[in-house]
Amino acid sequence: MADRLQLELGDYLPYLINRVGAALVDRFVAEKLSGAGLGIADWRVLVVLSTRGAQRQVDVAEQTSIDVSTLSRLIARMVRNGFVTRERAPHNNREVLVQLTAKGRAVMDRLIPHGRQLETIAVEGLNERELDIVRRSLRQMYGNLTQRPAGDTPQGSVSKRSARKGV
Amino acid sequence: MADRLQLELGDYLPYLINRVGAALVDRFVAEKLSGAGLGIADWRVLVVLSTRGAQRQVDVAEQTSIDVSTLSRLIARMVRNGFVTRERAPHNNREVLVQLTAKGRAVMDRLIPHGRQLETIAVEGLNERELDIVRRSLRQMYGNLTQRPAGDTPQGSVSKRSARKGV
DNA sequence: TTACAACAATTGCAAATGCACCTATGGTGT
DNA sequence: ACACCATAGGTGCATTTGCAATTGTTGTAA
Repeated sequence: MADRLQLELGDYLPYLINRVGAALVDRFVAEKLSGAGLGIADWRVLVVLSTRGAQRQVDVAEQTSIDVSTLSRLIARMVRNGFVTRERAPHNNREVLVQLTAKGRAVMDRLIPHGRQLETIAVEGLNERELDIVRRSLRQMYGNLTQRPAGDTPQGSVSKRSARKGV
Repeated sequence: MADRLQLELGDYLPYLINRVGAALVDRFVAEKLSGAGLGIADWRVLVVLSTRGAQRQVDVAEQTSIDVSTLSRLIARMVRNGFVTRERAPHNNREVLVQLTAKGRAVMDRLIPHGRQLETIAVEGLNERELDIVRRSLRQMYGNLTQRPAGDTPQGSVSKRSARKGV
């Protein structure tokens, strides 16, 4: 009888994270991406490519939590729209490397400062020490959550499995 | 020339939040919800109802970041499956009050402890002080992000506009 | 009271999503 | 060399999604 079977939403981290994530997406889509003809998924793909360079689709999928089949079609559209290229990897004929075009790079050069600015708006009122704790805590949480629950894949391979929905 | 036009993903809060959110959803869906025949959206609706009692659909939509039209269909399915009831509000014939059935309550009594446990797993390695800062920071961020950007709706109405995608 | 605006919920419809399956290539062990 | 499994990517198809109406209701101002 100790514990009321409720969740205090204002304290429940999954809820808080979902809300902040949704608010971030809402604002960025409404204020910046729509105008550029992009969706949030496009933005995430472009960020990964612009920050980490050419990638295989499967790796982009892993880093964005977008399903590989969805991503396949998404990249096809982005190729049609001229933001990225998709070409077979040298010396490996089943992999495909996706990378930014000049146009994609240009769009990101314009959008990234806005992305930074959104973060700045979001963290207004927090000091550096708190911000640092938040960042480190989120990284730690991600690690905790992506650890094998018990005896899952006994052998090697650090991660690989992931993404069901886009949260 | 000062700023390289990139985002350090490991430090970029929107990215971190998206990743942690996705990881939380992945695990909870895979480990608990699938088995109960529920999706993440059902869970979010049930949490809101079980924590805050009977609600209008529009308010549930606001609190879950689910679009009202999507929610309308979602609730219809949940009614068919016996988790909630939907009945017109007394003295107001255009509103509908959604609330848990005994079955819905029972499912939540079983799931909520798992929801708590997931949070516990996620925050392993963080101390109370850090946890407190993370919670307060997220609440603050949500507030910062949902403030009117400038001169948006000069008159009344605190919020109302929201949710585009489900993040 | 009679218009008219705001609001809550629903529905039509096209687009997006994700699972299951398929194809093609690469790697491994015998 | 061969069979075999794992991997990367793409497709078919049913379901889900969300925007734009549409319907019905309430509130309010002339």
